[in-house]
Amino acid sequence: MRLTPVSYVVLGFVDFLGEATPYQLKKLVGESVGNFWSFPHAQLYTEPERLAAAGLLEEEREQGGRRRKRYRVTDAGRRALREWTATPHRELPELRDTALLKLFFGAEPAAIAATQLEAHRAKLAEYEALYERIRDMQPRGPVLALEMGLAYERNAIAYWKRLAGEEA
Amino acid sequence: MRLTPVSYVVLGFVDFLGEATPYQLKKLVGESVGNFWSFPHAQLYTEPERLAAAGLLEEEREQGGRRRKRYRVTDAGRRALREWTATPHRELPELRDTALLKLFFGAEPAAIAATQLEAHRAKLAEYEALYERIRDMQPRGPVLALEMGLAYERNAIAYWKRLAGEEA
DNA sequence: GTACGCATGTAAACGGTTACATGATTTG
DNA sequence: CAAATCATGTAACCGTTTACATGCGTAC
Repeated sequence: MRLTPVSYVVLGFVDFLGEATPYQLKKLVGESVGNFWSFPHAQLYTEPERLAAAGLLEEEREQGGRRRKRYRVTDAGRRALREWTATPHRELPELRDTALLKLFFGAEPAAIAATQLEAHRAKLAEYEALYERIRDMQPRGPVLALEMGLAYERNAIAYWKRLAGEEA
Repeated sequence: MRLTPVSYVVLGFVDFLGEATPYQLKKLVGESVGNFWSFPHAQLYTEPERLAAAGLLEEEREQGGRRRKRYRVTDAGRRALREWTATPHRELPELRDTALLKLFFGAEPAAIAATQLEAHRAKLAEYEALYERIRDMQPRGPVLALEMGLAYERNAIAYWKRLAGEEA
């Protein structure tokens, strides 16, 4: 089985929590990584299963009550995670921005820009608020990632602002 | 059938070319939109088929020789495309940057930054060269999209440079 | 004329998404 | 205690990707 980015998100969070149910993962993902890499909750049920089948997670099913599934990382899982983070990454991300595609194919710039600008501004505000809350947090990874988010949003805003024809 | 961004890329390019074979699409995509939204060539064979089934493209098969498939946009297709570009877009793109994920999950910043920096710089150089060639082109859509690419790369470079510990 | 690379296409596997379903809590 | 919402899970579909396969030019 091939490990995907989603695999590492799950692996990373289960490792971070020590022990986790899919729902805990869902919540945690939602308020963190989900901002720049989201996926539906169903995947947080299927992915741990795949990882368990591969021996990277250990699955334990609650008896009685909700019969929740509870996962923890195996040694092999921890090794896989460490190896992944330790490997430098040469590939570049793609933009995959549908608004940009529309622009590419002839959409009226000002029209696209207006709504995008609004949406990006809202996102930036959200990030700024979040940043205030976590800026001194340990570990630093999430904070650094959020800093990219901030920079990205500011850049996007500057871009769309220009296309929207707003004054500087 | 649901139309995906890929659908519109195909629709848009077939419309632009008037008439196109999958291979022409592949080439065109590769040097343009492929920079920020790529997909394997196989999809440029299956997607036109889907669109033809939906009545948005017209398929014509060459007799003799390579028996190429040749597509052109139908009126319904053109309508769908216009409608799509004319609809403002509220959704935000996600970053989906694997390097950033690694950082999030504890990778050593300087290590990740070094290779990312190099890769982003190469990409920027490529964009700059491309920009020189097309900056005055009509239609403007591709040029505008490329300008976002330039801004995005410059922003990424600034970010990774800081993490790499390089001097300003 | 043979080798290599460009051109062209199909099939199968798999991940990701959508949809469906229902049990447990909380709140009014 | 009813209604709404949170929590939990499975199944099926479908787009994307990977892999396989082969024909056609062109250059040495």
